[in-house]
Amino acid sequence: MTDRSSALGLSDPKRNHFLARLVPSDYAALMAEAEIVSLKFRKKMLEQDAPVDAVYFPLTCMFSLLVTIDDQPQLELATIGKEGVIGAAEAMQKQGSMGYNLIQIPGSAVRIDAKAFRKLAATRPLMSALVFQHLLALLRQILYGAACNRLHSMEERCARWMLMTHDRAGEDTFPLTQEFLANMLGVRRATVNVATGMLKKAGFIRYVRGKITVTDRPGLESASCDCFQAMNRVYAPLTP
Amino acid sequence: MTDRSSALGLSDPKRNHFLARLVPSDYAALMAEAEIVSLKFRKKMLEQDAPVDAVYFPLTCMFSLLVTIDDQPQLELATIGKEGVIGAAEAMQKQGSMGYNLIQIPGSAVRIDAKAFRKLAATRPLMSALVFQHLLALLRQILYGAACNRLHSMEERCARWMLMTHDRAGEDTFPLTQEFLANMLGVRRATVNVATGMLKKAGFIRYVRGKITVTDRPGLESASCDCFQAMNRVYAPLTP
DNA sequence: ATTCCTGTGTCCGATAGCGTACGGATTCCA
DNA sequence: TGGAATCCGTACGCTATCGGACACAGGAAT
Repeated sequence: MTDRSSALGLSDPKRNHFLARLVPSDYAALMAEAEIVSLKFRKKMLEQDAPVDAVYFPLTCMFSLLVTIDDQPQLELATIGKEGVIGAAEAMQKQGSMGYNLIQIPGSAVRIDAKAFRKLAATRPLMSALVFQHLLALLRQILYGAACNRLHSMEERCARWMLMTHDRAGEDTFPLTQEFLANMLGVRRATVNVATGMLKKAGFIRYVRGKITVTDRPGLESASCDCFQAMNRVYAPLTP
Repeated sequence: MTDRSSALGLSDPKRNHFLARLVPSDYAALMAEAEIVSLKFRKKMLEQDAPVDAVYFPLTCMFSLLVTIDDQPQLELATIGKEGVIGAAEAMQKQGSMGYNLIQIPGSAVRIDAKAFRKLAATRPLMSALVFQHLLALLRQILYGAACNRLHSMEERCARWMLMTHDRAGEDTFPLTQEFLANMLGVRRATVNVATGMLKKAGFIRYVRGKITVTDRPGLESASCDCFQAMNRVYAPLTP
């Protein structure tokens, strides 16, 4: 797929839209205390309500934000890739994690200690305003997603999820099992199987043993609901 | 029901938890430009994405935040009463409304012009920090609610909704039709009818023609899922 | 008093998703 | 090279909810 920001090196911090929008002095101050880390597939980054010890700015990886309910993480409510940031709001307020975070697509991210980030943001109004804007965008994304989860069909939601992940993966093939997708969507694997089977039969996707390939992006978009577009639009004003 | 804050007069602005937590100088500055308004039952306050012209701090009324999807407001994702604020985040960022807002329980609120509020908050870090905290609390509330909507039974969700409204209403009887509740929960009226019928038969509630009465609060709590408690806890740190 | 409107109770067939379970295929690893 | 683990396809009966519809009752309006 074409991705304009891939003109930037894969480990250029400015790939991340939050970092790219910082003014030079704030950017320099933040990067002076940050490091680039590599995050492994399905790594649990944070339990729900656990203390947030670091803030992450994804470069090539993607986070999932899940909610733990009835004692297990059962439903994904947002995905965050290079357009966003993880843990910034909680770090600023010294709060526990809003949800259960895990790595959906492995890759790199900029990491900064939560306390260091809090100190930086406290004296830099532009930086804290940006955190605020990202929080608002996340909230909007969650609103749309929640409504979609409640009101749309399994096939539409499967397609939407794959499209969102496709965008963030930057490649047509990425890791995904039915079991996993079922957890994300809050349904059983058998239910996911039916939906993905339809998308496969329609020729929009291929998959074998935990690897899925998007073969017909426009087709997949036609199978998805409008929520996909709506959720993308949320981050448009935050694009550098 | 007992409500400690009813020791305050019904139109005392400090009934609202946001206003109650402002430092005196910020409070005075805000109130100098605000007015107390009375909001009618089921009044549409804002369409989704519409410009936010005012910020409201509920005193005795309750707002519902709905999401408009497939061209009609179909699902409630949060309720906001005297513990919160409506439109503050959007006003600060000059953004459109996150959702469709309507008055679920009629009553009074403090109203301030959005532009005036933005100016105040811009120079008062404690006030803008409070907006930030409330936004985070709202987000947490929405996370739990979204998971509940997806994963729990109709009866549990009905009970949860009634409990939340009961708390904010301050009285055991409040207006509610099945049709309306169905819209809030994103299901058909017939489905709601079954669930409320169970709660009625169990003796937890009574209702006739748009008026519902909670007759056994502990019973209703036992019929609800834990999400009710979880959602309440979110606002605990923001209680004055 | 009659009519109309709104709110409630209910019923039907249809369907999506549940819970569970089993078998087959591929990959990993000892 | 053989076993274990993982992943996918599918099948069964079951339940919740859908979509649509109709009847009835209380209140309001005329």
